[in-house]
Amino acid sequence: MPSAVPHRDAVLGLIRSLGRPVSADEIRDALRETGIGIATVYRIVNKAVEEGDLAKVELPGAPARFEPADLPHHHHFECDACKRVYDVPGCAKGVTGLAPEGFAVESHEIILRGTCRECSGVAV
Amino acid sequence: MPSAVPHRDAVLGLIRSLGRPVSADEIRDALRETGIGIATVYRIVNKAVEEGDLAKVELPGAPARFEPADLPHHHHFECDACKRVYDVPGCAKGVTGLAPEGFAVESHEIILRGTCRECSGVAV
DNA sequence: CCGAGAATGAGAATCGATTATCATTCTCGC
DNA sequence: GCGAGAATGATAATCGATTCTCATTCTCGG
Repeated sequence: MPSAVPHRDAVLGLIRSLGRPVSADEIRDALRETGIGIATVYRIVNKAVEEGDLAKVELPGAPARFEPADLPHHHHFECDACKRVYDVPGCAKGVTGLAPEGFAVESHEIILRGTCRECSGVAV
Repeated sequence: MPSAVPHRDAVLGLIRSLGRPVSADEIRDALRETGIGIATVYRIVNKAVEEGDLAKVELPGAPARFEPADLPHHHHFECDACKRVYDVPGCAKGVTGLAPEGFAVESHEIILRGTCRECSGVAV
């Protein structure tokens, strides 16, 4: 076990390799064999967010997810079946133009919901 | 005080008159003088949601809000300053087209954030 | 090999939102 | 005016997510 901070590397590596925002629970489960505790997962991702390495993705009614902070502008897709969240590249035109007169839009978020590719192909 | 269910009417009336999604706390505060309790507010809005009279609006990191269920398709604006949530009419084109191949989009949500009209006009 | 300081894990504690409990109050038909 | 049943409010309980605590373990320079 080389690395100076093995858990941190394992967590950030996992997040980068999955290519979608993952929750603390998902991280803990994926690294189950290392015996990592949920407190450590939170410690690592919180610090990484502070340091600008990770971005926190919050969706209604779901635990926070984490993804690399250097991704280009994108949005999210939440699967109704498996509850996983995926990145969707790009953005819709005219989004910020929707706001009524007098409202200053500083950021926006688009959340798509439905069935992901994996769940679509699987019979019940 | 006529009505058979005064609190229900007061709550639904308030929601309709404000024209924006309101949380249980906001409802209780607005109806403070009637002495309504938070439990009653939740009982009323939950039943109204079940009965199809209200829709629940959930935004990340905020308590659920409620608005009339019969509004046309629209989205929401959350003010960073006052935390109030407003309806924004209309929708952006091409939203559902963002999803990658194989993902079936069944609904979507757009959340704008920034400063609302009221907060924009007010100095710190 | 040794000790200081950082990191860890298990579980308790906390937090905000929501729901359950239960004694009291109110409504209405009679 | 009376009683059954619904509604209410205060508060305790719950829930899931997250953070805190603390004893233990690990890392490393010396």
